[in-house]
Amino acid sequence: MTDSSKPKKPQLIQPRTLKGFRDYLPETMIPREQLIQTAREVYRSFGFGPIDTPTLEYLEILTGKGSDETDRQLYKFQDHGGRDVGMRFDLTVPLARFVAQHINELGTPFKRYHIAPVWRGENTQRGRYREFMQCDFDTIGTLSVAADIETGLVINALLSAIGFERFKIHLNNRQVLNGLLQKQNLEDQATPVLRSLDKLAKIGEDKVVEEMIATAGTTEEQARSVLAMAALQGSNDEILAQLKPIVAGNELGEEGVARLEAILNGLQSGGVPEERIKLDVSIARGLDYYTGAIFETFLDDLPGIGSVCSGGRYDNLAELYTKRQLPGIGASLGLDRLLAAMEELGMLANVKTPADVLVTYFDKSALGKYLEIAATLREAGLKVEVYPEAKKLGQQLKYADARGFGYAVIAGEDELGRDALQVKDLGTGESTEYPIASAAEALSAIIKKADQS
RNA sequence: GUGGCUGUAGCUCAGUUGGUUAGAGCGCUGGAUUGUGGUUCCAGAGGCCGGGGGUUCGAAUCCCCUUAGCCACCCCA
Repeated sequence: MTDSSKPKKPQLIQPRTLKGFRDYLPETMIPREQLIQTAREVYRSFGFGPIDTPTLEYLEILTGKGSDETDRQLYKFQDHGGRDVGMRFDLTVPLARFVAQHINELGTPFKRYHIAPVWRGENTQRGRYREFMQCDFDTIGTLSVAADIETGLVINALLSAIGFERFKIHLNNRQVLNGLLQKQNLEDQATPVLRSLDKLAKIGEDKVVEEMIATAGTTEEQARSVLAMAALQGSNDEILAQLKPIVAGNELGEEGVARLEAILNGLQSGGVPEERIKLDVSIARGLDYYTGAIFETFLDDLPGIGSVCSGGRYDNLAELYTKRQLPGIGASLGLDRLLAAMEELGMLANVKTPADVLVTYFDKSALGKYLEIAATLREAGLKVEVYPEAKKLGQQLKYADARGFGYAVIAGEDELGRDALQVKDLGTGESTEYPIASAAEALSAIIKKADQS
């Protein structure tokens, strides 16, 4: 064989996605959109309003605080006008800029939710991508404990609406931690101390002590006293009772404990079952900017997946952009984690179509009739697909089955001849014949009933 | 960013001490006497063995580089 006899293959471009970026097929997108829709409805039911901000911000907005870590993870470049820009890496920094810019139009308290993708150029790991969705809700401009309570209520409502019953919202207050640190004269080393403390569950007590001594320069005694508090066990009331003497004499700590008590009472009044709330003095969250209440939420059936909804209170959201003091509190739903959990717990139906009903294209000469039937069904609120080819009925049903349709409408010459159609329940295999005129009503009643159960 | 493991069909994986035309299951497409899916049977399509370089008469197999994924660390505003 000579080279010249070979037909030249056209040079194909390998279809691929960037590292850390994903395509979503309908079967993953359907539960994803559903989850987002649920979150949206819950946020709205508490009066949070939707906002959006640009993907790109001036680099200086994003790097404001400017740690090396930020720099490493940030996607940044120069736009065509030579401006230094970056892609948002979370929704909190854009929110800070947003409220600083618009607070006079918005007024306080300002409650918003923001569901949007963010980008971080960090190394990928399971469940960690370079492009991912955040679902934040925050209340800006009030210090009231009512806002702290509401954050817990929203978390409870969110998880309930998604379909979870067994979960625990872990609650803590940075004021308590900071109060203790003040008593121990460790307030200047708060960040490294808390960062170490946050690893307690992961690396164990002795390692944490070691790390505190090494990175925060504490004495062993100081480290042990911090840990002793974090190790408090018992019911929420018992922990509160134990905390009181520990922070006694320190204003910040006392206030923190009082606030925790108020939050617990408020959550109870708001209807959160007691077993879903757990006072957990050990959670600190590695984040510097939290100053008050802290929330983390774990699924009882899948604790290993980590917190699926976390947040807390911060003193001054927008200090980099405005002189106005804007305290706030909020939390963020871990969309990807939740979906992974739901998948693992078998909570997701394996469906590749959003439609309820497939109208089969059976009698080749009756396309108009099928389109008419489909239109009527849609008018009754159903999601309906008409099969586009007059293939064998068996193949069309196979298609309907593979995609996860619940029902198929079958109408050949016989049925159409008597102005009827057959509705086949693809779950049970049973068929029922209805007059065309009343089929829409009957089907939508059936589907509504099936959705509820 | 550091270290370890892995890349063979759309997916999950076989593939002998290096040896002819690289296989299976699932999935996909079509068929099994003209109106009924999920089970079964038959057939078909689909692979530069992740990419590049090297060793060799000969490489999916051995070596180097690169890229992607997984795991751990770091970090997580």
